[in-house]
Amino acid sequence: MVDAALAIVERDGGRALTMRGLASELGVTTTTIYWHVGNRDELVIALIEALAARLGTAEVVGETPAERVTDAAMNIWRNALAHRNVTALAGQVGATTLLELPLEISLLAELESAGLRGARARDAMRAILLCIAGFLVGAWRSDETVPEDLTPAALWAGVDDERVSAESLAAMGEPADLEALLAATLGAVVVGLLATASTKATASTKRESPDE
Amino acid sequence: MVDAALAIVERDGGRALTMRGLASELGVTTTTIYWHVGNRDELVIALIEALAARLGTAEVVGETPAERVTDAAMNIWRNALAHRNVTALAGQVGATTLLELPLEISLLAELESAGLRGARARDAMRAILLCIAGFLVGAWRSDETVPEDLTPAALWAGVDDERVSAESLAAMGEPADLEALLAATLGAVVVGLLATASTKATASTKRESPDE
DNA sequence: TGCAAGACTTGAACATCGTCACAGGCAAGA
DNA sequence: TCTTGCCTGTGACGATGTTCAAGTCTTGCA
Repeated sequence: MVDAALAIVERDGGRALTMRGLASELGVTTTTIYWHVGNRDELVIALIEALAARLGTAEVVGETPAERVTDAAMNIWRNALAHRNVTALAGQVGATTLLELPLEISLLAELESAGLRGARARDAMRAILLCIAGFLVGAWRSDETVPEDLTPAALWAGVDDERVSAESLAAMGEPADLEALLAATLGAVVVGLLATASTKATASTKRESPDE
Repeated sequence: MVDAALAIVERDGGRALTMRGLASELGVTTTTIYWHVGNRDELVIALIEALAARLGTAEVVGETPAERVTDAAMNIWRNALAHRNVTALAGQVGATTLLELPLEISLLAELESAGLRGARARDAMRAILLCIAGFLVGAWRSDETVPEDLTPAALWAGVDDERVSAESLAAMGEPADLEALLAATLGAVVVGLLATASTKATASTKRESPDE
């Protein structure tokens, strides 16, 4: 039953997961679903747990610590893209950690290998994960209900501002390769975070208590 | 009428914007709304446009180009936080650019002042905006319907893995200062992007065509 | 002033969604 | 045979977006 729900979500998206639809696909009525798995929210949670259980952790490659951290992060990105519908659904209910906890653990392990620990490792985790979340939003934005003439490309085409060059405005047309852009961005973030670990003096270290 | 809808969204969130609710708040029936502004989607778009129209562009401060770029980016962040409900609603329908186009233009202008132009300025814009989007997701995640024992903190508390230290696991409890973390992250990203502009040899420059 | 055309509003409905109370069926044990 | 526990079906409630046919009101023209 949870498998059927998972199949529906992976095929048609989380919005297509309706109790009546799932029931008719299983040849039963909605009450049966409520008897077995309860709420729709609980069904979604069970569905995410089912996918998480069957998902193995990917191997991290790379030579330098920075490379390995970046690769562990890109594993999360690739996994989210591979199961985009479930990931989007998990994001809507705030259960992304539930879905990709093993991958996040791998990332944390690589961060520790790179020399980050405690609060700094946590901050690095959060920064990397949030960057990935943002790029996922960008990757999914393409199939949203954009009202044709309000798409970013159309808006940028109508801009006439003396502060920006026409060359750059024209470039805002078609989306770039998000995967490569994310890799480059994460590389910069990781370098910055690791530098913070050694120099130990940036804007974000204000929260260090003296007993550390 | 659009103003009333905007007030509802800013007060109670985008999900509270229902046609019947807006109608009863105005003392009319739903059909009247349909006659005036049409669809619910069109109403949302009109609402976003109304807010965008009354929103002025903020001033960018900073001495070095990197500082000014980061500050222009943080302006977008601060604006999104100040109107979180409308921004979240705009994000759901894919109209964030419509809401914050002036601020994005300012960011693009600062990027050009920093030496980026054309496709590279566009990639830098996208990277920065997507990072901000991710941090916004993180900032809004707190008020989602998390099922108590499936919150990230609870999940991390149950992790027992030899690859990570207990110190780091314990640190995954309470969220860090997202504003400071974003500032640090953007700083690293901007440094990386500007370095890309000078050295001109990274992973993301593969897409340069010879006629540029 | 009378009247028609348009602007606006309304009531009632349709379809869909999550959810649940209630009544049935069906097999196993007493 | 009857009771008990598990499972299923019927039908409803309330909420949502949306639309249709009809009503009311204003406005301009003869």
